[in-house]
Amino acid sequence: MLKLTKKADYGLMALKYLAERPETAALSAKDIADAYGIPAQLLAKILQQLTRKGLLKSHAGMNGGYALAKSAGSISAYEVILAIDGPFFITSCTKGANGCELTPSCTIKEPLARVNETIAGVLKSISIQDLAEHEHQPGHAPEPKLVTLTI
Amino acid sequence: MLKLTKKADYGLMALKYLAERPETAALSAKDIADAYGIPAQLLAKILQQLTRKGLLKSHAGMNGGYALAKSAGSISAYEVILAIDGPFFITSCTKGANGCELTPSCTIKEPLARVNETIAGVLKSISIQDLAEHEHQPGHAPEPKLVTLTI
DNA sequence: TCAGTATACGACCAATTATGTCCGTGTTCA
DNA sequence: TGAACACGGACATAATTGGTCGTATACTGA
Repeated sequence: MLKLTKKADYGLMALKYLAERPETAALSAKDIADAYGIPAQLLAKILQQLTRKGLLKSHAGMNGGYALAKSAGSISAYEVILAIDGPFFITSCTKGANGCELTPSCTIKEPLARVNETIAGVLKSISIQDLAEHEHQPGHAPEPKLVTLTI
Repeated sequence: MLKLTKKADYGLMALKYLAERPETAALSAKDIADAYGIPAQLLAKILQQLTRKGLLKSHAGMNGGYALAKSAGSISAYEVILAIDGPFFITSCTKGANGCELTPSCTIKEPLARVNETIAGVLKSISIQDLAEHEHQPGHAPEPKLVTLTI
């Protein structure tokens, strides 16, 4: 239904939380989970995934936890969603590079692939920093971004 | 995982199929389902939904079937998806107009709502006719469309 | 060195959603 | 009247998601 999974949501929230606290060396999964009231064990697994993908650094032991592996500005929402939910395609026929094994007729796929690219582009253009910086007064200059869609 | 349901896919395929055959008065669900190799009863239900939403006209009885209620150019992919899958939001916290009952902290929601609008805009800008016309030689002039995203 | 705190990871279960089928009813036309 | 169709509810099945549990491992500081 074209929506993010809760896992992806949680992941974005956690990264945003980390981005807002650059001074702290590391935050444990439990700290972040408590701050948002989400299941700690679930969040831990998500953060582990992000660590494996290189978006976070982890540190075990006391005062350990997770920290951003890169600057908040260089992590895109796209990367996060990709790391957590795997590659997404708007069309459901996505076996291999040349999908639709059964129906040779899925002629709708190609135009929608363009849409897919556009959406991916939008998500790539949003960084964790963008999310973290959003706590501003309404008058703050927004940054318009342009996305082109070619059918 | 940010993808369309098969139902939405089927719906778009069926509308495209109808749009490509403006001469025929009506096509039965079975005809269309056979053309694409998809379950006829399932497609029938989808077409019924589209009929209720006013995107199709139906005609019972022999030689009955479905036909576009409007011109292919005036039906957007957005309308179709909306009719089939209901309102979609990229964020999972979508209770009422002011979501996130449990977590007063879902600060990520608002920026993503802009993304949501952008995606909706992209889908609104694509008509069934765009899908149907796509069967062209590669040299055919594409129509670039611009979408603005403001974080 | 040892206790405490934390990540790492696989297995598992529960809940939800997506997908598809069945069956009965009503409508239209030849 | 009967065949071909739409309409719609109930149901069944499959897939995905969301969440838990248990255990192993790693690091820290006293």
